[in-house]
Amino acid sequence: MVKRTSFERDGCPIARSLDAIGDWWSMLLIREALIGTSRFSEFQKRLGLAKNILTVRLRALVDQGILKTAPASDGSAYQEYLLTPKGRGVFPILVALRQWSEEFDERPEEIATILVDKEKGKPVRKLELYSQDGRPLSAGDTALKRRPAGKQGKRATA
Amino acid sequence: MVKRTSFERDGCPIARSLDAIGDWWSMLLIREALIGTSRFSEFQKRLGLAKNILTVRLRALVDQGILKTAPASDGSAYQEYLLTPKGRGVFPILVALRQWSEEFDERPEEIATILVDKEKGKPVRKLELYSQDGRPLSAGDTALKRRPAGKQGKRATA
DNA sequence: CTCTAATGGTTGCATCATTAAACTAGATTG
DNA sequence: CAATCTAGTTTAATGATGCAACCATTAGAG
Repeated sequence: MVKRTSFERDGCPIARSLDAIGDWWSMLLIREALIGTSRFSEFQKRLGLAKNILTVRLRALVDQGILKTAPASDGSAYQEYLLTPKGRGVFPILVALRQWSEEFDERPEEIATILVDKEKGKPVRKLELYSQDGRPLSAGDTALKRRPAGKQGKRATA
Repeated sequence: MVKRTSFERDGCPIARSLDAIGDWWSMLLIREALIGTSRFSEFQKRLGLAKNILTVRLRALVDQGILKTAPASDGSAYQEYLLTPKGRGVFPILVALRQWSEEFDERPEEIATILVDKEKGKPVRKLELYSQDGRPLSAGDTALKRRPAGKQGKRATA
């Protein structure tokens, strides 16, 4: 992570997410993990990143509770990296990234894969945002409200 | 030109999106732009990044068709940075990032803002993924299929 | 018309993250 | 018990990032 400007203490939840998984490799590691990749060498081969970086990233993801290490599973005495619920919770973010690419990429014909639902094998719908009473919302239909101040007196940026 | 390992030529749409907006500042700049920030100095004050970095990021976003510059609008002879449709298309990604933070952050009480729908002022629903016939899908209910080879050519806007 | 402040950048330099590659060391295979 | 696989650590070179200082333009005051 190149930055010294950490957003941990920022009140913006987007910044906080980016602080956790907003670097180039973490998202791809989680993507791989969702596909089923679980071993150090597998991640390294599939993503082609340097091993020292992979070490650091995996450890960071484990520290953050996004991945967990399991002692073994397929016979060998090595360990596996498995997604936690928090890690699986990244799925919608990845879907959103994918769909943005599908919709706006300049060369969509280069996109190699399609996300389908397993049961029917058909492409999934586009993610949509709804109000509590079920109206579809675009960016312009939303606003940011200050969180009702709880007991915390923590600082927060607008 | 953010990194040496570029994913431009990668077939994974997630990698392609990350290649375009996956750096720490771009997402936050788009977030600000969605809120209404449009001036160089405004971005700089609100995000607190160095001006040279801001220059590079804004130019990159303009080059990618995410932002566009407008000559003026509020009297002053300077330019504004406005979102294109491609830029506004990032909204669901930001919502997904926000909601991940809201759901899994270790100190959710530090989150300062809530995304509400303008009309009712109530929090929005969680983004959900649906199959074409309307069933909600989790990560495990989906699979990746190879894109139907070449013949397809370009996909239209739909 | 000059002085000054604000806006919108550009240029240089130091730092730190990233990379590839070499090296370690235990596990597994043969 | 030699070769190879796994999961790292260490190292040096590279270059992207961040900070500060420096230009250029515009606006306002006098």
